[in-house]
Amino acid sequence: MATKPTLHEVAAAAGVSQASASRALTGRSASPDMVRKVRRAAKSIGYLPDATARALRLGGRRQVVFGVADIGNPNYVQMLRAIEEELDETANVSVTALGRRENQSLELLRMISMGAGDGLIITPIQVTRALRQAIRESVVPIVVIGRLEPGLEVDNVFVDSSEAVQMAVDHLVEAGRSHIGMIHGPENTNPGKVRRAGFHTAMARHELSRVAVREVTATDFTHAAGVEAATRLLSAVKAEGEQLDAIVCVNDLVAIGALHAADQFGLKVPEDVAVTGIDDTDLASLYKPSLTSVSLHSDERGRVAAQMLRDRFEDPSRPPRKEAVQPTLKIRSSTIGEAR
Amino acid sequence: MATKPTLHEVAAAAGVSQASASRALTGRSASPDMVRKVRRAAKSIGYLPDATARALRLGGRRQVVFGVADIGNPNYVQMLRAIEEELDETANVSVTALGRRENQSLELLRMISMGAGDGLIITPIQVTRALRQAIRESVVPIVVIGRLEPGLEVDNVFVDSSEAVQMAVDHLVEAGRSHIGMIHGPENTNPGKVRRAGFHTAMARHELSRVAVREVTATDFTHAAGVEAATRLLSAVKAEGEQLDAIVCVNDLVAIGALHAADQFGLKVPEDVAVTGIDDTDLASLYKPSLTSVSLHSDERGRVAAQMLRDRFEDPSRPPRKEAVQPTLKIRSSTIGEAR
DNA sequence: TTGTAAGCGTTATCAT
DNA sequence: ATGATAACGCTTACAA
Repeated sequence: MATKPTLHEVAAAAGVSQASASRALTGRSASPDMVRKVRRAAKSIGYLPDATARALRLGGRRQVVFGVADIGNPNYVQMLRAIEEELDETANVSVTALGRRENQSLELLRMISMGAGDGLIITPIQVTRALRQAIRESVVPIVVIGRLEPGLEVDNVFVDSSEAVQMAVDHLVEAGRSHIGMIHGPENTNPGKVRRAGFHTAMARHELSRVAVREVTATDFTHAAGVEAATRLLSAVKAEGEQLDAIVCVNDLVAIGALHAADQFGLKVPEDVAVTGIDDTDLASLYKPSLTSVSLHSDERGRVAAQMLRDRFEDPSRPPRKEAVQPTLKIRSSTIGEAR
Repeated sequence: MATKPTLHEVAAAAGVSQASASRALTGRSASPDMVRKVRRAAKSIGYLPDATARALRLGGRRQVVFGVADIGNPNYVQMLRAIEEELDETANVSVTALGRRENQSLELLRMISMGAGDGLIITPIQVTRALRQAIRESVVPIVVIGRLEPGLEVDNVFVDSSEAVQMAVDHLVEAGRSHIGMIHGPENTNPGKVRRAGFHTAMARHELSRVAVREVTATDFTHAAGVEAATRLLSAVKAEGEQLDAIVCVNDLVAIGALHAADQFGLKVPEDVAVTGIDDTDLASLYKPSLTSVSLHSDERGRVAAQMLRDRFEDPSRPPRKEAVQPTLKIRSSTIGEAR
C-alpha cells in the first residue's frame, strides 16, 4: 500500500507470470479464466498501469507542451488550435497554464527536464535573465512566441505590437480624430511596455499633443480593469476640461470595458469618442458597436511556432530561425460608425 | 539518419561512456571539456532526448488528459481551469481537442492505451455503443463529464440541462411572456436532444401552446448559426402572422446571434422580445443588453471530475461515483429590462 | 571526473 | 495459452 503496485505485484498476487498479467489486462491473448484472475488481483491490490512505462515500450508520439499564462485568454486559445492542427500528425499537444507567477516559464522548463515533454512552446510575459539562461542550456527544443531581445539563439516568432498601436493611431488620425488618449497595460509586462512606446511614437509622428491626463494605465488586461481605467480617464478629462475624441486601448477586453464606461458617461461611440482594441478577438465583431481592432494573428503565430518545432524535430542541428508576423487593422463600427 | 539517435549513439560518437554523455547533457558533474565534446557530438548526429525514457527513470508526475470537442468553447476552458487547479499537486493536465469527429473519444482512448496518460477526463458529445464498450474495458481510470444512460459503471459528473431550459421558460413565464419560441441545437447531439425535451416539458407544464413555426434548429452551437436560425425564426413568425415575445436559446453564443438578428428585424430586447441563453459565458454579462442565462457551472463540473480522478488514483478499487450539479438562473437585462 | 552495470515498469519475442 | 527473458532509452549507484 505504501508504494505504487506494479505489474510484478499483480502477477505475484494472481499467481501467474508477469507476461500473462500484461496480456490479460490489455486483452491480447488470454483465457477468460486468466483474465478474471488477473483483473481481480489487480483490483484487490489497487493496481494502476504506469503510462510512462507503457509509452516507453510502445513508442508513442512526441509530447509537445504549450505553456501559457492564462488559458482563458482567447489569443492563447487561438494559438493552441493552430498548434494542435499543425502538429496533428507529429505530436500530442498539451497546455499548461502558468498563472502570472514570477517564475512561470522557468518552472515549466524544470518540468520538461523531468521528461514532461519532447518539445516546448512558450509565451513568456517577461523574459528574465534566469529564463534566458535556462533556454540557452535546455537540451529539449524550445520555441518562444513573443518579442525577444537580440542575443538569444532560439526559434522565435513575434509580432511588433508597437506597430499595432501605431496602426490604430494612424487610422484614427485619418478618420479625423486629433485628441487621442490611451489606456495602457501594466508597465511591468512586455506588451504593456511595448504598446506604450508605440503610442508615443505615433503621437510624435503625427505631431499630436500628448496630455498627461489622457493616458491612464489599467491594472490588468481584463474587462473590469478596462472599465475602471476608462472611468478614471473620462473623469479626469472632464474634471480638467480637456478634450478627447478617441481612446486607443491596450487590448480588446480593456476596449470593451472602455465602451461600457463611455456609455456610463453618456458618450456615443463613435460619434463622441472612437475606441480601438488590439487582438481582434471574437468579441470584437460580436460586440455592439463592433470594435475596430488590430489583429496580432495569434493563429498564424501558433502555426509558425509549431512548424519551427516540427522542423527542429526533423533536424536538430539547423540554425535557430526568427520570424515576424505583421499586424493587420480591422476597421469596424467603433471608429467609423456605419460599418456592418 | 533513418532511426532516431539515442544517447548510446551520442556516447559512441563522442568516444565516451553513455553515463558521461548523460551527465554532460544534463549538466551534473562533467568537465568543461567533456561537456563540449558531448554537446558537439549530440548536435552533429542530431540527437534529441526521449522524454518518455527520462520520465520513466525520473518518476515524474501523473499525466492526466482532458479530451474536449472544441478547445475554443468557453465551457471547456472553464473546466480546464478548474481541473488544472484541482490537480495541481497531483498531475500535469493536458488538453486534447477531438474536433467533431465521429470517433472522437474513442481515438482518445486508443491514445491513452498507448501510454499517453495515466487518467482521462472526457466530455463526449455522443456516447456510442463502441465508446461504452471501450470505457468498460479500459484499464486506465476515466471520468465522464456529461449525461450518461444508466448501466455504465464509471465516475461521472453531469448537469441536467433539460432542467436548465425549464428554468429559463419558468422565468419567462413569471416575467409575463406567453408566446415563447426556442432555437434548438443539432438533433444528433446530446445537449441538442436534452434541451429540446426540456423545452417541451416546460411548455406543457405551463400549458402554453407550442407552435411549429416558433421552433427552429440551429445547425451548430455557434454565433453564426444563431444569427441564421433566429433570422429563420423571425421571418417565419412574421410571414405566418404569429406572435412571439420570447426566445429561449440552446446556448449563449446562439443567443447572442439571436440578439443580433432581433436588432436586424427592428425588435427591441427585452421590450419586444426577451432572449435567454444557457452557459452563463463571460459574454453573457459583457454583452449589451446583458444576457439572462442559465449557468451549468462548468467550473464546478470540472472540479468534481478532477476530484473523482484523484480519489481513484488513491484508491482504484473504490466504487464509481455519480454526481449531479444543479443549474442556476442568472437574470440580466435581456429578459427584465433595467438590470445593471 | 569518468566508466561499468543495474535497474525504472512495461510489452514483445520466443520457446514450451 | 502461458512463462521466461530481452529489450525500450535513460539515469544513477558504485567502483575506479
